[in-house]
Amino acid sequence: MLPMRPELLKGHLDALLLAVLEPGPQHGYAVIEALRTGSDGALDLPTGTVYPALHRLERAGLIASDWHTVGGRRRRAYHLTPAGHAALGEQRAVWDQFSTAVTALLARRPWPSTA
Amino acid sequence: MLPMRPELLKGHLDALLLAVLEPGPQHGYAVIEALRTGSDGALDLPTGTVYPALHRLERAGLIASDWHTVGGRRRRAYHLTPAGHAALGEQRAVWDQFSTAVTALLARRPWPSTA
DNA sequence: CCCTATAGGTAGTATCGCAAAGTATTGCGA
DNA sequence: TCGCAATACTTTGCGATACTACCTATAGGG
Repeated sequence: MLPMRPELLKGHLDALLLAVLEPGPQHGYAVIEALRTGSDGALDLPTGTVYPALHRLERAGLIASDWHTVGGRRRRAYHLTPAGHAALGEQRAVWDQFSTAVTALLARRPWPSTA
Repeated sequence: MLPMRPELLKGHLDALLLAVLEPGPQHGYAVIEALRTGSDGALDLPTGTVYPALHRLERAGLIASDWHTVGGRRRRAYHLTPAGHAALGEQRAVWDQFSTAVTALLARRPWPSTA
């Protein structure tokens, strides 16, 4: 599996984080694992990417957090706010449109096909 | 059609430009139109995005250009180099992997589905 | 004569994912 | 018991790059 160029994520990370949190509250570390396993290993994001992104989403009011202590370890569990649910819906639509457009353009092959 | 957030393109623009140039030489302005029409209007990129990107690709040796004059207007026609063809192949693979991963993660719905 | 479309260009800004480093705790193995 | 891995969170600073805004120039239609 080729290492994915970093910049590819730009602008799509928020949608992924919201999607991971949609089924229920998760703490940061678990989010990272969910992204890795849910993408078959393709998205193995460093903590320096995910934690600041979660802070950003919280500042934006799309997620909220509560501190817990489990087995002596402090955990911060994030969950979607109503605004976050709404944003996720929009982001899915945006992704559909974007990925459809890119896929269509990349699929264009030299042979004139139907011409 | 919602205006697409700028950062979404990050890292994917090069692949799109290479794909547009694959069938044959195009000048910058035509590339912009190809992106717009080929994406059903979803990708309407400003010249300040496309021209510098083309310069970048040329510096990187993935495309090359020749100047022409057509009807009194100076045009710079770009075409893929062998390295550009190879890069396009890799970029398509990267896009497939990336879009598959993102689509899978965004498709996850709360309902347990097969559980 | 101006305005639009065509065709190209640059400078500066802002965003944001990442690398790197740090703090703590638990628990395992040597 | 000492050290190390895994768990869990945080922050600073950097680099890459798409965009805004602006500029030049020609052809052609109103």
